Amino acid sequence: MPEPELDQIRQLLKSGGLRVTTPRTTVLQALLAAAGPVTQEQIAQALGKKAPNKVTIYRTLEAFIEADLVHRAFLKDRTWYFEPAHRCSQEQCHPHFSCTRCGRTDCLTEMKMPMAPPVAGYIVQHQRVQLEGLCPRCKAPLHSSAVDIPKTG
Amino acid sequence: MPEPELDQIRQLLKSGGLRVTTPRTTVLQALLAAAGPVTQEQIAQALGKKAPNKVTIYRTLEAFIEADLVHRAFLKDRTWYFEPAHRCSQEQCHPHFSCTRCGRTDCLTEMKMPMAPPVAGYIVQHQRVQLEGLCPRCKAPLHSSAVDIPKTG
DNA sequence: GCCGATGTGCAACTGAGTTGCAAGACAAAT
DNA sequence: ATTTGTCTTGCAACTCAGTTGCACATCGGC
Repeated sequence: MPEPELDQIRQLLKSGGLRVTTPRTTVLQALLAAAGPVTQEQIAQALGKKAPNKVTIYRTLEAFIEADLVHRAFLKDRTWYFEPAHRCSQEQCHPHFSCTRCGRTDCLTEMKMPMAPPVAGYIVQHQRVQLEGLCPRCKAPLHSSAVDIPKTG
Repeated sequence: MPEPELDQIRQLLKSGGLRVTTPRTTVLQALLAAAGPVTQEQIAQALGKKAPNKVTIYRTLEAFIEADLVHRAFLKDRTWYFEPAHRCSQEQCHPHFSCTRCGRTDCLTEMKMPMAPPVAGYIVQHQRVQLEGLCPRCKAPLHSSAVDIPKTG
C-alpha cells in the first residue's frame, strides 16, 4: 500500500477543478491506497484521527464523483462502496462479485463483460454488472474458514 | 391489469410451502397485478385500506423470496423493488434500465444479456445487470415532458 | 493581507428496513 | 367442532447510512 505523493494528489484535485483542502487530500489518498472499493466508514477508519467529519467525507466523495475522479462501485447492505474512477472504463465498471457464503465482494477487474445489445428506443450510456455465487475461498468449503474473515476488497 | 383468481393465488402460496393468510394473498395479488417491480410502499398504496402493516409486508416479501415466488429486482435510492419470480430466469433477471434524465426504471424483459464469461476460481450463480442512459421518452427531450411524470414500472 | 466564494463541522433529521414481544390466526390432530 | 402448537401479524421502538441547515473556517484570486 504505497502512499501516493501529495503533489500528485493535489494535481489530481486541481485537474478536476476542485479546491485543494486537507479533507479532500486525505480522502483521495485513502481511496487510492485502498485495494478495492470502500465505504465512507472504511475511509474514516483508515484515516483514524485524521479523518474528517462523516458529512464532509460524503460531500467530498460527491465532489469527486462530479469531477469524475471517483465512482460509485456498488451498493451492498444499503451502503455505497466508492472507488477511484481510473480503475473503470467510461462505459462500464468491471463486474463485482459477491459471495453468497462469506459475503465478501471482489472486483473482477480482469473480466471483460460484453456490453448490452442495443434495444430500440434506448440509449445505454453505462452498464453495471453484479455477480453472485461462490468465491474461490468458499468454493471448497471443507478446508476453508473464509467465512470467519469477511472483508471487502 | 386483470385481477388473478384468488384460488390461483392460494395455490401459489401452498406450492411454496406457505400458509395462506390474508396479508399474503393481498400482497401477492398486488405484486402480480403490478406492471413492473414495486416497493413495499407502492404495494401498501396499491392495497389502500386493505394494506397490511409495513412490517408484515416486508416479512411477507421475505417469505416469498425464500419460497422463490418473488425476486429482489433492483435497488434504487436505497429502496428495494420486488417482482414476481416467474418473470425472470434462474440464472439472471432481465436487465433494468434507469433513465438518468427522468429517473424512471424500465424492465428490459426482451433483452437477452449474455452471461458473464467464466473466471478462474469463481462459480457464478446469478447475474444482475443495470443499465443507465436515456429512455425513449427522454431521448428527444425537445417535445417531451417525461420528466414531469416519473413512475417506475 | 483582504474578501467573496467554497468547504467544513456539528447537531438534528430522514426514511427504508429491522427487532422484540404480546396477541391473533392457521391447520393438523383429536 | 374444539383443541393445540406453531406460525403470523401488528405495534412501537429501534437502527443506521446518508442528508440538511446553518454558523464558522478556509481557499485562492486580487
